[in-house]
Amino acid sequence: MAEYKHQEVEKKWQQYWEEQQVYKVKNDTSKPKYYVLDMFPYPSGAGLHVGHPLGYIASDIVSRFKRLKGFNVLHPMGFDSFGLPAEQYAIQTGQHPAITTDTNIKRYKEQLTNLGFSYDWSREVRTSDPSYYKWTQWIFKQLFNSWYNKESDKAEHIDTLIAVFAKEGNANVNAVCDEDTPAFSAKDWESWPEESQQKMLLKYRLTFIAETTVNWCPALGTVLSNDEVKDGFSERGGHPVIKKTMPQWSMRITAYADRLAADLDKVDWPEPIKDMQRNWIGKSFGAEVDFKVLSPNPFPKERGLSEDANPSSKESDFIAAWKTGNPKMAKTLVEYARRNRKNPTDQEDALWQRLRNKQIGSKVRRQHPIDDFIVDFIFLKQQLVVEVDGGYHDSAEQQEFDKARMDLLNHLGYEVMVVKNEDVDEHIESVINKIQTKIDEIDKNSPSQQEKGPGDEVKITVFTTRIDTIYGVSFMVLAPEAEIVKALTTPEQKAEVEAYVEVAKNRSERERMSDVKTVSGVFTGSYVINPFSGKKVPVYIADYVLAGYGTGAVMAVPSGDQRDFDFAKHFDLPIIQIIDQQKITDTEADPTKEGKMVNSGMLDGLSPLDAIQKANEYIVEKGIGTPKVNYRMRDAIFGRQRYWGEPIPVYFENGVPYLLEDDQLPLELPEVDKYLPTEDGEPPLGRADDWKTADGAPYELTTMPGWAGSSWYFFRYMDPQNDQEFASKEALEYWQQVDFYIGGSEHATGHLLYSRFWTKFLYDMGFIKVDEYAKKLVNQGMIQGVSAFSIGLGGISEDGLPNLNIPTIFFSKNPWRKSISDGNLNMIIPILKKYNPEVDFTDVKINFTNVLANNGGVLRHVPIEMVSGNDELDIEKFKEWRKSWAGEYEIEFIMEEDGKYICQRETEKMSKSKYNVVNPDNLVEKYGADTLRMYEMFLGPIEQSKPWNTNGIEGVYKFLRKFWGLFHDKQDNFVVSDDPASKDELKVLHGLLKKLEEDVERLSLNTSVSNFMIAVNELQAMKCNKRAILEPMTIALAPFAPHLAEELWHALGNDSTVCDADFPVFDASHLEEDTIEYPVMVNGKMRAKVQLSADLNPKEIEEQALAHPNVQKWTEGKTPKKVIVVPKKIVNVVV
RNA sequence: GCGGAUGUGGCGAAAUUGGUAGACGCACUAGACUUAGGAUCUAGCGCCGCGAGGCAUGGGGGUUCGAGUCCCUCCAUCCGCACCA
Repeated sequence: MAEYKHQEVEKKWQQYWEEQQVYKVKNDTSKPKYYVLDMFPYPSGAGLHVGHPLGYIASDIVSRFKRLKGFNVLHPMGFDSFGLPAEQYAIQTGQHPAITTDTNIKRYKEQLTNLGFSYDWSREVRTSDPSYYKWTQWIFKQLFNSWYNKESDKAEHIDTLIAVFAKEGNANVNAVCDEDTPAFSAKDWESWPEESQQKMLLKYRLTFIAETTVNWCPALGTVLSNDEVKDGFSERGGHPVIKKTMPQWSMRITAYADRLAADLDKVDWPEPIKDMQRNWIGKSFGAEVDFKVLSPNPFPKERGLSEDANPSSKESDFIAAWKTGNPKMAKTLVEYARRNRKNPTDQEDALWQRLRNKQIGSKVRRQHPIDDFIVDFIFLKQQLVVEVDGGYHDSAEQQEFDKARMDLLNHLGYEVMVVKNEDVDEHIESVINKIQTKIDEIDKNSPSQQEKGPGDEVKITVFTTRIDTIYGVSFMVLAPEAEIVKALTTPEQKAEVEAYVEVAKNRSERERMSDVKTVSGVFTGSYVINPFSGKKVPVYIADYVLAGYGTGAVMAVPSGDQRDFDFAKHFDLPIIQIIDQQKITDTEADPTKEGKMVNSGMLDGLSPLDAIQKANEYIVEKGIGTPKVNYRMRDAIFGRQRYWGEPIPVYFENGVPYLLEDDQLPLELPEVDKYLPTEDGEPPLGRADDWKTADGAPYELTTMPGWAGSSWYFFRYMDPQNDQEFASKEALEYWQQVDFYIGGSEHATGHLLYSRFWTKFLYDMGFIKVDEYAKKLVNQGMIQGVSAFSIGLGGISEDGLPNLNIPTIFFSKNPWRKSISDGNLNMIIPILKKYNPEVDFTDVKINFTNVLANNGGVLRHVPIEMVSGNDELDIEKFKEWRKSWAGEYEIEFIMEEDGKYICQRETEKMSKSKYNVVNPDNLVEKYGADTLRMYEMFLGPIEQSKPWNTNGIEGVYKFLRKFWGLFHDKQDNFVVSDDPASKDELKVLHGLLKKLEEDVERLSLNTSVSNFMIAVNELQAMKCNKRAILEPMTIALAPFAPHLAEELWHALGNDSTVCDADFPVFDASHLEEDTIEYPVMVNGKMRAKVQLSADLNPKEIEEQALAHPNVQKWTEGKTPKKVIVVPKKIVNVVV
């Protein structure tokens, strides 16, 4: 057999490709373009394992195939080189992450090159390269400078918003913005100082900084976005994650929720990915409905000042006007208020001067009566009281009085802030700031824009998707975190509620999740009125209601919702059937939408769907609610308290963020002494000296998350060296978007969603022409590792406990099983005796299960390279390894009957620590890159996950050698004939071409490989060595086995690379058959085969088929009831 | 709980629109050539049965002349989301 020397051949052509720059891509407009993209890897220290190239091989085949078909193919590669592992490594070793990253990239490139990929390395991008992240920062700037206009349904420059504000305030602005955005007029806008204006704009910008509840990972010292948290643990590293409120950079991805969901219809992506994204966005249609709060004032009027004997009407009116004071005490209150105003303390006066006239954007009153009291300052709209603590509140009596007063105020719905005199004297700025923050926070949490005093009705708004079931409401549940809870809680319930809220706050995500089954909650003591039925229903708090979804309040309908049902059962609340077809059991609610409404007042008799419509009309008409679309998706947290990421191009002045100018970009990562947080808990960038502008304004300390750089890299490849734009107009115009994208499905709700978001944004702003970046997406499956285990007992003494005087005994698979099942010691006693000749082991019993449990870790991973395909362990290598690794030198084995040691196997993720990583380098060396490429494709459908198994690789290797053999004689001389090809040979070639085109088109690359094998087997049988057949086949094989094809291509006398050949044209005429073999079925079972001429008509086919002896036999001579003839396919005879 | 995917020989898998189930490869068996074989070639290889033949695509049911493929139902495994009102 001819010999194909893959090592020589592959090196030779890899060198040639590099020298000739065969894979360099021009932005050439004469050819049609085709853009093939792999998800770029994070260059980890472990290098590539055989699972990584699966997708790369597939995309390389597609790229090369398209190139042969005459396309100008862009097939780039780069590195997502910012990320946690390099930083963790840096923390441990002090090694700069850039150095680690660089080393790893070198290794990756080498491995990729060895596999013969056709990447244009001149277009390589690295997200951690300043010339790249300059443009990531630039895009950040664009987002900061934009707002989302719901009217035009796209992002617009912030200047257009400022213009509107200056002209007419925000009354007519329909934008995606913070929930707490207050209404203001043009006059307000103009009167505000710069900082206030900037703060207002932050509520609209697409990237913004705001007080947010975040996923905080203490172990990593950073926040994480929702997609980086899995089951309450960080995706990277698996550390616990808790909820925490802190100011954070965020991206307003929710602005695009609707378009991100809708445009999934435009792309050819796997349905599971689309479903995951839809699910993540979580659009639901429903309604918000207001429930009025019924809350009798439970406080007896016995404290504070005494009631007036005779209030004058003037004073009463004055008090009544504010709706806050007790009218019966009008005279006294007014008197006190006046007196206090005339004689303010220095501190009160100082504060008043800073707060009056809406200086902090909200109106304030001083010395204001509330019930029986006078408070120092009050923001009526926010119901925030500010008390200046004068220092005379020290006596026990006074303290009790203060507490009662605080309770009353709280109960009436006021929040009280106490300010110390010293604070006002010493740092009034920070006091003002605190008040401002509080006001902003309250504004955010109460969407209502009207001024409302406690005299106004207090209401709770709920979100529901089943407003039809509103007559079935028997209680209401609030999230424990809801602001209004404090105000609703009656004194009797106060202790219980506070305890519950406290517990809820401190529970980690993980605890909360693992405890889904337990029903818990507390009654607040308050009631609300069902706006439809007028019924009074109790208000509870419970942690099954999430503060972050909808309004954080739920109208509970136990008959239709299982959680409400469980809650009702637990607290013995009524369960009201509201649909006639509802089947409610002792343990289950029925959420059906089938049937007619019952017990539902005005909705009775309607179907639930009609009832929803009618109820929606009703709430709008009555002004008690509005239909509403809700999304599950939240804005994406964008800052990370880490070092190894893109710096955010922002500096601060007076606490307000400002962007750096374009010519200041890139803002490069500073050097730091350590990659840890500072002593005050600030991010690592806080360690950098001079991390501020030339004017001394401090830069932002957090960096961008991993997904920032990967959200737009596919555009950079189009024009990677451009330092004027992220990519030129021409390049963007020519390459448009990715035609074929391949990568893992694990990025479904991360990278794949964020990229779509940024693409849509760049589209809105006119920078690009497409609003989806990848036309077609394919998910390659994961290749798992198959781990091998040895089972060792680490020295067992006579009582079954570990004894270090005795060597570790390793059990082969079957003896171990047997030992466990019968507790049989026979096998180890000889060994034990060998080391302890004086001990008599006859009566010793060992419970193997106990030994396993007590002597944990006896099941040990064995490096898979020491284990053969039939699970047999190489004892010598193993001993050596154990010795170097564990320092053991006494090892005993208990073997199978045939003297072999057989390992246990298990499929797991490939990882270094499991010793199950299969390195492609070894396989490339042994079999060649072409073999590995084709074998990986041959394993099965590309999108399927499967455990790696090297066993079949010989088959593919054999195939390549057979193909080589067609060109060579026994002495390995190149012998190709120029004789014309025979009909049969042409049939083989064109049969292959046809299948190849179909298979590559639908990415069925495993069957492509099969088809090559079939063709080569047939040609070998024909002893075909004709150029007319072999040359086209060489071209067709080039995408799969580029090295071998290149070698043969040149041997055939061609000078240029096979990559520039034309793909052979398929000619159907070679496949036409004169005769067709018809399978003949009798009653659906195959009974005979008939060779028939291809041009017979159905009638003739039927006659011929029936005449066949086997058919005669099976029909037993009866006349067939029916004969089905499918021309060119099959005949079926029914008897 | 919700959503999705998958289930075919000893193993990886084919069967694109309903038309000969198991292509191709691995492993295995026998043989040939060989000093040798972890090279190469030939033949065999779903299960039961000596055979004729029967049974077989997770289980059960249905539609059809004909079902791995379509419909219903149940089971198992994997993935994603998970108190989303």
